[in-house]
Amino acid sequence: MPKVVPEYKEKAMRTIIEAGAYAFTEKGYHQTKMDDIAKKVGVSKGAIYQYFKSKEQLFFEVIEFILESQKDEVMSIILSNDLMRIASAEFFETKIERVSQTRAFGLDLFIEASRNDAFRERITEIYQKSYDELIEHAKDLKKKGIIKKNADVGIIWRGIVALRDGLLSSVSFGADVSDAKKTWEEVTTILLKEILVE
Amino acid sequence: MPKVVPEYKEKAMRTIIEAGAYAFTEKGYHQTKMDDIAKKVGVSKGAIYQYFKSKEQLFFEVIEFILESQKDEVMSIILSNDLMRIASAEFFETKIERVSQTRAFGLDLFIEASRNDAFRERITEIYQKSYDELIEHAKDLKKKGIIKKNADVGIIWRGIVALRDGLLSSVSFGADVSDAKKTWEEVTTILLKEILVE
Amino acid sequence: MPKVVPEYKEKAMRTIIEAGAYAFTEKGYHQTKMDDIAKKVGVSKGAIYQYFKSKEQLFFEVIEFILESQKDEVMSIILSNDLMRIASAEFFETKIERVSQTRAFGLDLFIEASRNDAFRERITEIYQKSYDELIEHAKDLKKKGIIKKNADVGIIWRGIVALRDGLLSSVSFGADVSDAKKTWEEVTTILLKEILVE
Amino acid sequence: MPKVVPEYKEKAMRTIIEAGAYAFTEKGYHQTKMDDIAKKVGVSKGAIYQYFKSKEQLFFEVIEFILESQKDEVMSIILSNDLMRIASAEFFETKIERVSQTRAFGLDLFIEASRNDAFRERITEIYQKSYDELIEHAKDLKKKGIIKKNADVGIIWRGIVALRDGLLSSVSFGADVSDAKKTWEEVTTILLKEILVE
DNA sequence: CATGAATGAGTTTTCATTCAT
DNA sequence: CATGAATGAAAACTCATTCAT
Repeated sequence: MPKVVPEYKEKAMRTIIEAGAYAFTEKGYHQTKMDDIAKKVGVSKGAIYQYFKSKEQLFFEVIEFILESQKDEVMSIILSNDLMRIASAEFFETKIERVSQTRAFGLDLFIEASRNDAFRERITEIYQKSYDELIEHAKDLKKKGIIKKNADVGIIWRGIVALRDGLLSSVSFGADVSDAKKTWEEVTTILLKEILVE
Repeated sequence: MPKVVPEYKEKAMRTIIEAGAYAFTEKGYHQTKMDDIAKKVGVSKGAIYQYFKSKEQLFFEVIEFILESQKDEVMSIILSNDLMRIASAEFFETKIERVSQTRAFGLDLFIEASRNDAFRERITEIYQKSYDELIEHAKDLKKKGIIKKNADVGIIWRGIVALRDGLLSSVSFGADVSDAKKTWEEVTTILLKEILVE
Repeated sequence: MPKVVPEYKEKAMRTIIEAGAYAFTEKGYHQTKMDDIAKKVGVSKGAIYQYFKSKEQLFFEVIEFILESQKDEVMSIILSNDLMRIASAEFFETKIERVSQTRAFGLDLFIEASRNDAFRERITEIYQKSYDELIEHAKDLKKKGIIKKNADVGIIWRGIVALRDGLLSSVSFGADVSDAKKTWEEVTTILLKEILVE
Repeated sequence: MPKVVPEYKEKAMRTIIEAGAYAFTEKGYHQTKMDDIAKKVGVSKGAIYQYFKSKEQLFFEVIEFILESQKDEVMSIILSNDLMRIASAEFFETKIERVSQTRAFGLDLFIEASRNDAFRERITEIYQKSYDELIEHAKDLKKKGIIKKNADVGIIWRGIVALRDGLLSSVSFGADVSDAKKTWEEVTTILLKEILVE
């Protein structure tokens, strides 16, 4: 493809962001050198500066990219009518896998990002949006008789999300994976039973 | 105190470690400059190097210090006979407070540390020890009829710990504190009911 | 030359090593600052680190470079069929010149290097190789009737080398150059007569 | 001994100089830290500054001390009537021993010192004085018929001194000690024969 | 006087960013 | 546009020297 067409630029940015996501996730912001990213993309450092003003800007684009991916994932859980599927080892496994590969599953990226006010807001916003969609969807499930009419779905949802984050972080600190999985299965089962009919 | 007495050295180290704990927790490892710590202690950079060989060594001593503090705290929960007290907003508040002060409650420190094998082991060891003491203590509570005979205390414990970590991290990413507190109260209540008699 | 061609890198390294050789030889390892070398090359400190990992590594490359140069020089003496030429003021002068320029003719560099085991071995190895080639060459000269059949060439060679080093160091400590030259002429003449026929 | 008496001060200085001589000789000027010397003497760093204005001043006093010792040694050789004793392995051995212990037998100290003009002069002066005394003494030996009337004693002397320095430095760079000894024996014998009657 | 904790100037080293080729 | 050599500002670390105790 001729390099001058505008599509090229977008493709190039995407490539760099993905390489950046990988590098940042693996090593954290400060451990990752511009050279690392450049090498991963297969271009020179200078080329990156053609597309991104600075390391920091690239970092924020990477965060945005990761948030965007996670958002979709979170949504798919919410909108699944088979809530109990959440309480399965398989479900947790897809997350665990990422953790095992990346050590810190990007948690430190979020910590890094959380020092930036704009990003705190962005993260909060995404969580809030998920939450709102959940609540909306829950109304439907209540009507359908799947969820108890008086169940506080929001609380349970927050609990499950926190449980996920806590367990994943424990794994990245060296906890036994099968312990984490079992905990996930059991605890989510308890929590979901609390809101599901029957 | 005269500086020549041997106790002085230990006191000085402790002072530096505490200042380091504060600085590292607030800004993370890389953002924290030796000068920051020195200024916080009120000495010159050089003075710190009299007590710690390098920034990294100081960092590890800080981690050790934090782990040690947390260990005691975790134990006090375990050994409390009034388990339901855990499921209180007040209990969670003591943790939250630290989070609000320190932004990321040291989670990123642990991520940093988790890239060091020795530390991963140390963290795992501390968790394991807490876990073992809990199980031991649970036998007692089962005998006394406080906990159900067939309850899987370990799983519930792991769930609560993960919940705590997940909620605290959500707060540090900007989640609403009162939401977190409420989630803590409700979810721990559900989980503890699962194992408590009555 | 365009900087992107691969030869450039090698040329740059060579330039730095030569500047380093000059600076280290003149001032010794510790007195020489990276800035001195950078200034001599006409670049910034940072540039040097693109080619050499550390000051120490550069130092070792410099030593290697000097050893390599000296090796060639030593060989040329050995392989000259006119051994008596060694016993000339002119021959010694070429060495003296270097000394006058460089104060300590790199002797302190070798002392510095001699604290490193790898380098002690390297130096010994080079000397040994020269020695071996000499002995081999001497066999030829004996056959040709230039050197006495029963002469202990090795001893005389070692004596001459030691004399050279001792005289050069005396000059660098302030001894009179013409005294050193005369000593060289007379003493090498005595020693060479010992092994030459006639 | 009460510390206030003036003899104490002198004794203390001497103790420090000797420890300094040992430390400097072993590690060179820059590798030797004031702390090393203080520890060797068994006092605090501060105490050294009571007696010596600076590290550099102490260094120069150490050099002076070493020069003074060597001067005596050199003299004893000159004034010995049995010149052939010089050409013995035993004679060389006393020097070798010091080298083996100290790696660089202070040569680097002299190089360090040689960057200081006052010291260059001091060293030259000591050598000159030895030289003069030798020449004077040689007149006597010529009269006694021990040395050839027309022998250039000065040249031979300079040759022997250079040989000594060169051989010792070769040993400190890793040369075989017995090779050096043999070279010493043979070469000095050749040179002394040149001036001795018979 | 002796001590050794503290100082701070001086060095090495790192790395995001720039810019000549 | 791409390259990667060079920059230079920023940090970590060292150690002779000082000075309060």
